[in-house]
Amino acid sequence: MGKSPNKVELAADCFRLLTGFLQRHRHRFLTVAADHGLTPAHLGALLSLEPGEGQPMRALAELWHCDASNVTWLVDRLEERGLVARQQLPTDRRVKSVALTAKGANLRSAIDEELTSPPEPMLALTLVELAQLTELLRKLTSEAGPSTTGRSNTMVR
Amino acid sequence: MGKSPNKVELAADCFRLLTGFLQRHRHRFLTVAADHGLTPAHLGALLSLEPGEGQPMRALAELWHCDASNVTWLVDRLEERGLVARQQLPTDRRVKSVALTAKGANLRSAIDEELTSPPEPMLALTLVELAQLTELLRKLTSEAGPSTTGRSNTMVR
DNA sequence: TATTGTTATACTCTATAACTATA
DNA sequence: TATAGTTATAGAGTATAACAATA
Repeated sequence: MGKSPNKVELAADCFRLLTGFLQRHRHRFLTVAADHGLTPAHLGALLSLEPGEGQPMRALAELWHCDASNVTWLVDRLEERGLVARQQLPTDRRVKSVALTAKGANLRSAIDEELTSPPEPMLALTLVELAQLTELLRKLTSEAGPSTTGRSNTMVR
Repeated sequence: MGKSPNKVELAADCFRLLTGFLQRHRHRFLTVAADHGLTPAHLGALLSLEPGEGQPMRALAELWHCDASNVTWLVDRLEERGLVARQQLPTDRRVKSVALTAKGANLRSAIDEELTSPPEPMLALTLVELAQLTELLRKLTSEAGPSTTGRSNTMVR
């Protein structure tokens, strides 16, 4: 038991690998955004919207960690392209609810699929290795849920 | 062997976990940058400089994937804070070599440590799990090298 | 009076183009 | 003539502040 690497060191190493991996795959997000004529922020916004649910602008500002005025701009442009729609709330006529249109939902799911298609080296792993890795990552993210449920979106902004 | 999940699905799932995890840790980079009064680009620049080596501005433009005029701005501000220094090359008086100062190298390594200190859930894994995860990620990143060598920096921009 | 969303405006970061000095 | 770096300027994206409508 001379100089076995301590846990913190090992974890740091591991974490470096993890961030390095992301680094190399981050351009996917930017490329895909550009391909669809969206800024990174607009794509992030699109991906963050769950189909079917409307959200007040105010809530979106919080969700997107940006200013309300910026939400106006973001939503404006998505609405121009028919991807989302504003709707005034009957209960409180100040607030506007923003929801995906059918077109928006389609584009969203198409892009999501595009973004989650796993990179080459990942497919080079064996099934057992993949299962192992998945299990470990699940522990890492303390995501208790079952297989395909954890719908953490792919936004990488 | 009824409906065993196919590899692509499993990999997609795994990839989602990966990006999700990193998503959640990306703010570290931004927070740390802000804490030190640096823009993300400035921090990325700082971290990308190896202590001791000077680099021509031109090379930095390529390294940082940005325009030469932007390099001027980036370096200007780092130099104002005494983190890097320009030095004219004797052999070709057009080119200026940019290198970390002692102060810059110190800050760089301090921040690097700050950024690579692994997040809580990672430390919650057992040593065996950590080793497993590291091994799998290494395969994923096809990094053949030994243990602590792969000095892929922590920049997450 | 407080709150939601918008508009007007300014600031930050990046790029393009014109320029200076070396080669 | 070509190249390294800088300066002047414009653009994209974001925020701050003042505003209108509703509560």
